[in-house]
Amino acid sequence: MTKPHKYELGQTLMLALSDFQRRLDEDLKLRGVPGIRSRHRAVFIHLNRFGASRSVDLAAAAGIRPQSMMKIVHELEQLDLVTRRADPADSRAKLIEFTASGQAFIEELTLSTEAVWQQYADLLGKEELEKTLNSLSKLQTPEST
Amino acid sequence: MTKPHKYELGQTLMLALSDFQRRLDEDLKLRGVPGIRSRHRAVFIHLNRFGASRSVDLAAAAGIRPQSMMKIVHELEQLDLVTRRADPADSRAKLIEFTASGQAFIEELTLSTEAVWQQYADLLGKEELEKTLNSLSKLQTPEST
DNA sequence: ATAGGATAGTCAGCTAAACTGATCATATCT
DNA sequence: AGATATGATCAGTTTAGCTGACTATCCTAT
Repeated sequence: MTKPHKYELGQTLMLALSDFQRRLDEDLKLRGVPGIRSRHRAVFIHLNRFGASRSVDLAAAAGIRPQSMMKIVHELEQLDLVTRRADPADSRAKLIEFTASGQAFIEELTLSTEAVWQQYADLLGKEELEKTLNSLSKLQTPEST
Repeated sequence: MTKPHKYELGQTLMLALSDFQRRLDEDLKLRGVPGIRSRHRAVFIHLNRFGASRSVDLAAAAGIRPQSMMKIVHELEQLDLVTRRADPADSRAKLIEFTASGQAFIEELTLSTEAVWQQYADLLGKEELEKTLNSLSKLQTPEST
């Protein structure tokens, strides 16, 4: 792709994301990991980092509504990748956490993500890739929380 | 947002894109520009850069299927933002181009995109933003075309 | 202590944005 | 001329999010 114009900001972001999805799917497929829909991954990343979480927090982390997150969690539950249990600290809430097979899956996912990371590092160099991702993460509108 | 880990590559891209969409929508709304759905914008960017194009090329540029692009073009046609005419060079094909009001719209869109660009430049500095976008554009898997 | 508002989860229905598969006309290549 | 490829298009499906409404629980201020 040629150097992006200012007004192609959105285009650039959109294409970068879809390129990533394509590469990740390809690597997962290559390694024979059973497919999972892209949005489901966001849950995994957060659970992996923070452990058992309430769905409202998962939603906030993924930037979607709690209702949307609930649907995802339901699906993951049916695939036996996560379970829900009562939150001892708040009886309204439920804590979502990995099952054993969810645990195994996140490890595969992490491997594939790192593989794509490496592909990108080969294209840009490790330094530049890290800098790019770091800059992107700084763009986010600060949370109201 | 805290510094992203390697395995949060996808998350980082996803959040950056949705932040952009939110900011752009907000700016358009602020300036009273009638809404248009986010995916429609991709068409505009390409048409603006290359002029009259076949829908198959628009699809490729946006990274989606021709059938999906067709739907978008239909909608834009009904909104009187683009028209289609026969391609003199290929009687299977049709060329898509802006109407006068499409032209006016793309100008508003460009202004808003530049406004978001400026917001980002304020956060990162012009140099770093440009470098980030340039790096992102280099990640794309080379086209088979 | 209790009434009122905020928060967590959930159900239901809707919309947007992509997908696959199939058809038809025209181009292009051998 | 016949086979194959390409461009547009129709129809149906899937994915991923949304809004609105409701219940249960928690917290806070009177």
